[in-house]
Amino acid sequence: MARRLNLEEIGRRAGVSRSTVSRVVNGEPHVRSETKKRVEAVIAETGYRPHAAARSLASNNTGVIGLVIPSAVETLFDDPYFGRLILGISAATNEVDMTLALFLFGEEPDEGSIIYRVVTPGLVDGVIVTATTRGDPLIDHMQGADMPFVVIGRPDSARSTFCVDVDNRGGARAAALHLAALGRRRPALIAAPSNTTAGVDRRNGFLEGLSEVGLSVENRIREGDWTQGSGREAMSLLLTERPDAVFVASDRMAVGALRAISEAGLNCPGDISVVSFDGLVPPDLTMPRLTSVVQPVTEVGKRATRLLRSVIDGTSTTPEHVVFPTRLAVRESCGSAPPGS
Amino acid sequence: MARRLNLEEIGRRAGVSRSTVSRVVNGEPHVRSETKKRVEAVIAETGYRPHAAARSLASNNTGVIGLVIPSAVETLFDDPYFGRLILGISAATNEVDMTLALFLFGEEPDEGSIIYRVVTPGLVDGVIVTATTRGDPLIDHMQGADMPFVVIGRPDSARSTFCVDVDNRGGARAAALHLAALGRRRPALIAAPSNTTAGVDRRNGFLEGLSEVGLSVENRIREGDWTQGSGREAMSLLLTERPDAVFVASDRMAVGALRAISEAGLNCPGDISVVSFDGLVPPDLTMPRLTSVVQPVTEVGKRATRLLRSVIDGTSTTPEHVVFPTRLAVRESCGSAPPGS
DNA sequence: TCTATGCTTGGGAGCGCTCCCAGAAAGGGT
DNA sequence: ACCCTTTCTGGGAGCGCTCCCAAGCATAGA
Repeated sequence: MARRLNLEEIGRRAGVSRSTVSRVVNGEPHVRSETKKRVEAVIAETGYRPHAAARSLASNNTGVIGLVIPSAVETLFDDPYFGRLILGISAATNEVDMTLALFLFGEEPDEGSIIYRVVTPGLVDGVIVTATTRGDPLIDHMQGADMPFVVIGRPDSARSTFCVDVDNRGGARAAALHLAALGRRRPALIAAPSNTTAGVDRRNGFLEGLSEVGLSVENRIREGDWTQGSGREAMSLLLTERPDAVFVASDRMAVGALRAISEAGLNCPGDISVVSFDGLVPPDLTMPRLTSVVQPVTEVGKRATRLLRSVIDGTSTTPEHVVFPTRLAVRESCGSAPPGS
Repeated sequence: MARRLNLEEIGRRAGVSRSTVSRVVNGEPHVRSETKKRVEAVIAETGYRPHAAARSLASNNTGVIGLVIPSAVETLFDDPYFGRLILGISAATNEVDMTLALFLFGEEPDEGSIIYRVVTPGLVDGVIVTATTRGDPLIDHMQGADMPFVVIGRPDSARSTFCVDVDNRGGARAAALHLAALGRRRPALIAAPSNTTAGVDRRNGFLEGLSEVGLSVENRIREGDWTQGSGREAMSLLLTERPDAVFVASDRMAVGALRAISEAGLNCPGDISVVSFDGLVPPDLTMPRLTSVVQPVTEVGKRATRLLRSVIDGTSTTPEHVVFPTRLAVRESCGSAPPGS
């Protein structure tokens, strides 16, 4: 009675075979349109849905892609970054009717278990790895496994991977040039952790930009840990050096820096110009609104997904590095906002 | 040569049968410890991992649970809420070695495709639905499908579902009592959308609390749409009514409200006490720091996951409503912060 | 020594699907 | 009428696993 709905059963009810139903379900050709109609009617009426696992087993693909977000998740999720990334990836997977599986590594010391889960055959067709810390063993693990993957960010070691990154260096350089053009002469830097490639790239880009115009941070440099608190602390330490501008390597740290500036009784942008990186914090959240280097996170997610797809189905075979440009969004915190922006 | 690693192959190499290997892999008893060692050695050396799809097909469970976040995602992801929720759910799934699949509904009008994907047999063992809008058809769809599910929030219609919610009403009531205790006599309300049960509950809870102490909002009430911008607009409109306190139904709207207050040249908490709901915005982000009703989002996620597990394996059969208490975190924005908080 | 009991082990069946080949049916030209 | 091509349809085989039953093999008690 309550026999499970399967191809055979649908076929029985429509008076055709398993194979024919399969062809109809998959939109394959070579089915007489009359037959097709009959089968579709039965499917609609029964609410039949093909069994995903059976399909995966037989066809050797799952229609699922994994997103791996390793370590330090607790803190990272306060950042809109991952939300936006997930949004982009999800939009792209929805487009092609795939499903997104999320692998968040907790604090457990043995990343072992979850790493292995990621590369379990028959679970996902491929994974997107967000590995921005340098020397992350995860990348090596993935290289060893027989699982297509794409990295978001720039892995330091592996040149033989597909990856999608943003132009951290170029964006930071643009920030330097902008501050210089505003006439600032004592720039400071609140850098992101130097164990991340993004942190390194932003730092180098900024320093590079400065040196192009004959400026330098001298000892006006501190390293934060992405958090707002670290930005605040770094800024208050830097204030003793009397900088007239600061480039903060992330929005969140910049929010902290603004706070430190205001607590010190100084004015931004009057006394100090602030430029940040990310463009993820809603501008209206801060006062003054932050000038920042905007990175297209959602786009990165979409692109990574499409790239992974092409790796999975063999369209892309030679490692490829996609780099998205960044864009300086000028607002009030740098002191040069055009009236209507 | 490059034959696929499977139970049979591992068995061949270890000199045992498929079944024995299966028992070892699954930690089942009745395997001689010597045999077990030999098999484990082969597994370790080959890096064998069982094929997830095959396993699912044979055992009829997938080890994957789905999280469904419907509609309006674009805006919602600026909110830390979903990040925290995902964190909690992910922590709980990791604990029991399950995988989390994410279903984000985009803006496409035909939610059809993705709704159907969610209930595809053999994809996930069950789903957690975050459906807070009233009359959401998704709940009905789920009821019709043969798929275990748990709702986060309070669905208005369905009484016959498992759900996990927070005490929105009680929290809002506490906010009202607190403001009254501070001597405020002209309270205002910036409510959350009335097409969400959380919005309704918070509104009712606040009004209930006020009436208990003989106060009322009169016409000092506006409805926002969860966004910061809407909070700002609502607040600036309310200011013409000269309220001396306001309860804002979400952190994000409260941030907007603070901005409106400061833009009007008024002082918080001096002129107006502000209490918000959520406790998700890092306190240091705002000035003054927000007093808010804190909801344990991560806990809700964990609990929902565990509840779903018990529904899946049949431990829980009768619909159950779990309600988490909320807690008023007093900071400066209400004007009564204890010195050391 | 023989049988009862329990622990091990092997292999058949089957999960629901896809892939592929072969056979049936339907056309199209001579 | 014929044959040949093309379109359609059915069913075998197999994906890698779990579940279950039966057989092997000890050990122990009679």
